[in-house]
Amino acid sequence: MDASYDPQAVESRWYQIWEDAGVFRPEVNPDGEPFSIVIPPPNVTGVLHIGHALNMSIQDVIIRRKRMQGYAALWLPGTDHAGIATQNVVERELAKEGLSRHDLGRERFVEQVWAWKAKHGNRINQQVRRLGFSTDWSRERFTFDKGLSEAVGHVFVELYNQDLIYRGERIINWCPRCHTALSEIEVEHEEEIGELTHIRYDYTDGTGSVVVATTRPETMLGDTAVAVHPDDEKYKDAVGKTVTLPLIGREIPIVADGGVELGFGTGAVKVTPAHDPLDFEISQRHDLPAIKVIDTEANITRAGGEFFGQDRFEAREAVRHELNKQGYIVEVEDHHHSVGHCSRCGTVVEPMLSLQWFVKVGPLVGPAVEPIKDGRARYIPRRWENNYFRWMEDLRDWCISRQLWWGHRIPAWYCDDCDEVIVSVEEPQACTRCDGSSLRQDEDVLDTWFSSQLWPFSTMGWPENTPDLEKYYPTDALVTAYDIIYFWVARMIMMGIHFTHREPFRDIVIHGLVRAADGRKMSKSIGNAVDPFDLADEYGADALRLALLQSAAPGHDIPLNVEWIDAARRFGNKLWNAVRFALNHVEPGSVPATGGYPEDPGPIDAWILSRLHAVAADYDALLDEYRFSDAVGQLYNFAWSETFDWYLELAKTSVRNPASADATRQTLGVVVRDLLALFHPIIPYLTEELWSELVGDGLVAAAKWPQPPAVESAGGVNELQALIVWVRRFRAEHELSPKTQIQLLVDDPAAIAQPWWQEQLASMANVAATYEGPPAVVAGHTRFTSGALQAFVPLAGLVDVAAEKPRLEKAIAQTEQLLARSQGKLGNPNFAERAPADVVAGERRKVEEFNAKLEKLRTQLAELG
RNA sequence: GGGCGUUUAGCUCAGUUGGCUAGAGCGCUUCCCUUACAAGGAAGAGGUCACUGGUUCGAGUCCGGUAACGCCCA
Repeated sequence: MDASYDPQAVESRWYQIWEDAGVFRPEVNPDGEPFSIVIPPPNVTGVLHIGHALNMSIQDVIIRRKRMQGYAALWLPGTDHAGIATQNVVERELAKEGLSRHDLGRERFVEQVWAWKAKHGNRINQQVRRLGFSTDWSRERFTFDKGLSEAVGHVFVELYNQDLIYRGERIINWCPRCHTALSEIEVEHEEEIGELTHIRYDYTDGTGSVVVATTRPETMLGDTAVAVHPDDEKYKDAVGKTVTLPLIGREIPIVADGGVELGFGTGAVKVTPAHDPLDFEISQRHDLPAIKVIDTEANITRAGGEFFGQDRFEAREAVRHELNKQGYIVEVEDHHHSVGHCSRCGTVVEPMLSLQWFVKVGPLVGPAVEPIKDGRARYIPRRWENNYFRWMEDLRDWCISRQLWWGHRIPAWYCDDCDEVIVSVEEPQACTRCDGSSLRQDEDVLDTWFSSQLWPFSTMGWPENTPDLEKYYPTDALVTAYDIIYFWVARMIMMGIHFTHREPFRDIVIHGLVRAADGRKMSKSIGNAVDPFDLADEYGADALRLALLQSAAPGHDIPLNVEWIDAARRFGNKLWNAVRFALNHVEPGSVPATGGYPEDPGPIDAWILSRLHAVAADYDALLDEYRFSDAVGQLYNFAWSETFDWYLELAKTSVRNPASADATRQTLGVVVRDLLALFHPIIPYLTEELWSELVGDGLVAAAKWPQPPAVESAGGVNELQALIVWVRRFRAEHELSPKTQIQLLVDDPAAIAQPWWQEQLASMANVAATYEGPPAVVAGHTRFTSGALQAFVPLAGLVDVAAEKPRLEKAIAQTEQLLARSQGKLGNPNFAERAPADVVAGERRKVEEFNAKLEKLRTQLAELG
């Protein structure tokens, strides 16, 4: 083995071996209980970003551990066809050649996207492999592959037949750049400073006027009414009158409607039914016409008269200019308002009346809330449940049709002869009503999330009752960032319950977003995005994974610090060298893959084994609770601060002594081996490499999860450690060279100190210890005390006696403070009465301990003279 | 406007049934190239846990309020 660890060399070789061995298939544990996770499918044309790395690292920890625990553990991978995103990517490529999708036509364009997918879709899979994620590639799925598309068709038809999908004219959000309708949650609202323009509309009868205010003056071209609140005294007489719409000259009524916000602005609002959701509702109640004045290109329609053909923003200025010229503008004021943007391309969306397909969500909500309410499924952390409930409560119907070419075509056909709508999985040959044969399929495709929402069961073969569906559905855990709870998680629950009558997963593990080091969101445009593969190349995939998991406190965002990744890499080097050390003392390949704990461990061996047992148990408990950062922290500190810093050092002496060597060698082997196994889900590559060096039997990826036995530690090690630390500190504070041997006279009436300490003290602290009781003359010594145990150091020739004084004074002051605190507690009569007995007893013990210590320290100080 | 989150060492963050002499990584100081590792070891400095009021024998931890920052929804 090399003296240092080279991540690149280690990480290039194992994935293929794992795959060839089939260890990522649940079939490696044919008799195991099933445990399953489906991956949140990344966009097929995308690249993995650091958020994916976190998301998948968490899943890999879960699944690798379950696999090692003997479960038939399935982690199902795949990708999402990502309608708009993918279409945009391919369109951009075409644009480089000066082409638009319309130049190709639908069929050739879709072929082009498939070609793109074939070429680039594999990139994601390579990236998943690069980071070592243990997905079962034999079960890989794509939201647009045959089986999943059939599931989509099936679901659409079922929902349609159940009246849960309908087609209707509603106000939708239109993206003029993507040329498609969007759902509510695909619109991002941003606060912007705009101008609120107050416009005067004169009564047609010339008796006065009403003033309305708008941030979008161009929409006035499509006004078909003015509305006021029915309780608004100011407009009591105005209701029923008409006004003449400026510029257009249309006579439109003033109506009273409860939807108008009382006391906002002037109290009168213009009503543009074709371009505002609230106005549309008002128009429905008053039977008002809807006039479209903005088209799908965001240009003014012919209904806009002289403004026809102008872009909406140009028209905004032009309309205002014209209104001003004609004297209709009363006032223009600055105004903060939120403007919707397309979440895919950032273009300002246009609310627009449009004929689209919708999912009626009302009847689906209740059943989807129940499993969370009654605990059949849970969010981790729990607080996300409230967000989920609140969001579900005021969920509006979901616009699912998209005017794109890349996606599942809506399975609806229109009969040219009789206007019948035929919704069917299979393409109908003739009209079901008039038998006409002139049928046109709906041009639109479905929202990507319509297929994603079926992912937990469609990937397993649903609606067929396949063996996989039978065995692995419902899944056990879903791991995702909080930003797609609404897009994805909520809908999977709705559809899962509706179609399979089961909640699609039990534990919904919500993690945070990875942020840039400055705490801001990572984004390409800000230029602070970090590519996980650059990090993997520089520090290793293992280091990246370890760093992410160390930081992954439940549900919290993670600012990415390169220092952490570097520290994680250094940990890798430390582990590497710990194994090198172990291999100096145990034969390569001689450590069994499981078991092999010593029958008769020595004191240091029993100590580390007892710690290993305790830490492994804690680690397991924390992982069961999905507390990754706590779990990893435990193991990391045990490995470094206890095993490497103490046990390995103590072992150096122990293996030199024939009486203890065998047990220590054996212990060393199994402790390091168990560390490798316990760390394997976190840092799979390095542990596999080291396993091959140390164990040489099979793969750690397929090894048994360690269950170190409970070993009783006879004691003595902690006291020895305290003594060593005390000596080291004494040495450091007096600036004594490590080469200066220190004499130690041990006084041990309770027989705590053991013979083997002598060698350890010599090795760990360059101490020559004798066990012959306290010195005849105590003066001129300083001493260590721990309970009845005392150790004296003669100061003569070592340090100036006076120089030891400040040390003692400092120790006295500290102890006095602690004593005062404990006495304060005990001095409170309520404390003794009300605090639990063990807490009180503990406090009494402390007081005794501090008193004893103080007494000795004071004696010492006096002895120094 | 409503909801949620955050505020702990110089920096970035842990701290889940209230018992803490408050931890980690990085940074800093001193010493050490000791035969696993200088990508290391040893020792150390550094915190009135945002502020405020309360509950409690006891609060970083629970409750109320304030402030700053962030996110989501309208």
